Amino acid sequence: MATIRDVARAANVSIATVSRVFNNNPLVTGETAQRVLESAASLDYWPNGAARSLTTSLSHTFGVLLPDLFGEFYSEIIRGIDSVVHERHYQLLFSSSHASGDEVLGAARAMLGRIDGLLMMVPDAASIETVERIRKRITVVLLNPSVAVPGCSSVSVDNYGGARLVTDHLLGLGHREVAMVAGPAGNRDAEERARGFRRALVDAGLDPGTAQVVPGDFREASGYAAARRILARRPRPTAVFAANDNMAIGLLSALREAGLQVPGDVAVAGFDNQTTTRYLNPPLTTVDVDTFALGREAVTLMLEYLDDEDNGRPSVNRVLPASLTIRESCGASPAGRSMR
Amino acid sequence: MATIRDVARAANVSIATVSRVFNNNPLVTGETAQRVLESAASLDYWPNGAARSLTTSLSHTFGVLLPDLFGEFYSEIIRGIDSVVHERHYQLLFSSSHASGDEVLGAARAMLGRIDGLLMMVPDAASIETVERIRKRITVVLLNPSVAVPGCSSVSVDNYGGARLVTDHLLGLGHREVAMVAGPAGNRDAEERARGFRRALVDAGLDPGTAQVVPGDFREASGYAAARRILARRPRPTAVFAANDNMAIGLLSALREAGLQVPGDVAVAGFDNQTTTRYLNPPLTTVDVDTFALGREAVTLMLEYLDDEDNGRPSVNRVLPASLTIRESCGASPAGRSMR
DNA sequence: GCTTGCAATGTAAACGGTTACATATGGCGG
DNA sequence: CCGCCATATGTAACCGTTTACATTGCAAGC
Repeated sequence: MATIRDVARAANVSIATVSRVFNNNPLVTGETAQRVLESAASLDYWPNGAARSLTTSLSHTFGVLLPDLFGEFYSEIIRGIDSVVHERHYQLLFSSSHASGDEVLGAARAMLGRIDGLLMMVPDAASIETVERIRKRITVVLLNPSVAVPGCSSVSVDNYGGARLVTDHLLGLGHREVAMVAGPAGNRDAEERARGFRRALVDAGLDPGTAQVVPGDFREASGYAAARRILARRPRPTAVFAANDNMAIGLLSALREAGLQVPGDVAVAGFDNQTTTRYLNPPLTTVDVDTFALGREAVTLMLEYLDDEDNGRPSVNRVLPASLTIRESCGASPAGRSMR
Repeated sequence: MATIRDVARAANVSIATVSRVFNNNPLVTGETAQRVLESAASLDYWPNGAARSLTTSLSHTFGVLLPDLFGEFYSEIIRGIDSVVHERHYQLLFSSSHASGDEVLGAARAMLGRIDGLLMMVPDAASIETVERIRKRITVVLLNPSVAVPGCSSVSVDNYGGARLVTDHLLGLGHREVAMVAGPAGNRDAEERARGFRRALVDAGLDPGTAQVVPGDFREASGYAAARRILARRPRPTAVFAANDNMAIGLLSALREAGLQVPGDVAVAGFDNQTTTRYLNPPLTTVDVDTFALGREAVTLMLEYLDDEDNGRPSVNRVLPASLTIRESCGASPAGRSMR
């Protein structure tokens, strides 16, 4: 296929001139540019991206490393990332499902030279030194990091505040026996949500005994399973806060099967505000985390950093507020669509 | 940062030897390889992907061009693509939301030299010559193409067959006044589904008068809006087939607001089997298209093509079967989870 | 002991662009 | 009329790899 040299030959100019035309260098005469463009069009010349990246060390591409590419949550993050990436005419290089630190490192290495920056989410706290190693060679912005990495900008969600919001809501409705289905141990989101839950109870003068928090793993099945333990407890809880919507969904099925009314017998609340939750029966009260903004802000931070050529810019940690979405699963009137 | 030359100098070998070590060339002595690897490790050498791509014209990356990156449908396709891409240690270069043929062309051009093949979905029939132009320079596999492009492999879904399945199901339940909410004009999926619907009616000896098909655009709001026109019809339809689940969801809301029982007064069926549909009230009978397989098969085709070095391989068009998922929205007993 | 051949490594030319620097051309002031 | 400068274009080095081909060293065969 035609290279820049073929175009140069056809237009009777040097390759430098062709390159200038394609990079909108104002030096070239209109007439010459015209001739070059015609030759390029007739040869159907497409510049080679790898060659461009090699010389400029620019790729107009951001790498994205997420535990998964799919599911409502990641999908929304990607949508947020894409919303700004798209208007800036950047592209995205994905590599998914990396369980271990070594896999993350391998994926990042394979991206070297082909991306201008890396947006990544490392779920377990295990691989901080992995992130540090990557950061030395590639500009990194972390999404919802399990722990702060020095010199790394990040965007995260106010899990603690969100959990406080729901719990306060349940307490405000008069519930005194409130249980929680926790997320996986070692997961920072899960831990922060549990912390917010406990803190809200303490502030209300209640005792957050450990038995109030039953284990879960963020999956629907674990919410279903948690119902048994919750219903066995005496006095029986009148409200349950599931650390995410998936588990709330499982919980609702289990409660229905047990013949209990929601919210009549038990109030249920979730976390994440997945679009599905609106259609549940009853519609779920949950915490909205604006996952879209999570992705959007991450790219924005990245672009701000890169635009700042001398890169004297310190790392920034942005925390996104969580808000409460009141529907029917807790018995409150869903008059105010969203609070705080 | 360290390049291959730095490693060569440190290990006291030539750059060719370093390159050989990193490409597992069996010629190098174990001892030499050892020394090279140690130098590389101490310098924290990462090979540059752009440079590699430039010389080898290989990138271990597939480009993906979809109308959107998000939403249940695309999310599942991506999951399917990723399932095989991931195990082969490939990466994915995305560029999303390209409305016009020119935008698609631009995105593909920007990928030249950085991908080994391109998986793309072009929704409107408008840009076949765009695809042809891309195909000349990059190996392309089309997902659910609106029209066959000569020399281009593709994977598509049996929309026609799926629509026949649901329609036959409704007719089999005794319905004689069956309406359909169509998808956007010019969209081949939509047209094939409408064709299947009409054909099923004709085969059952019914007259598929044009008024039986009311317009829609695949979005929830258009399903909601369609309800008005359907309910105005006399005799009032007793069953409605929505060309996708989104519209079926809108339809259900509208029917509920109109005080009608589903399936008691009106049976409703959809198309796509989005995970949401399971949780609707009532759970939706719909056509399952195995979107996951759509993505999976597309990459598989791509890999088969590329593995075949002499590329004497003709283009292949694979059609994925659709199946019926019976739930409660049509009044049939959902005993058999899935038919055909 | 001298060729022959093979195994291990080195040399240097690609790959397809960008860009610093050199060069050619023309216009203008002195 | 000459030199100078600005403008337009060309030349060639470089980006960091891979790889065809050249080179070296050594063991085996005659």
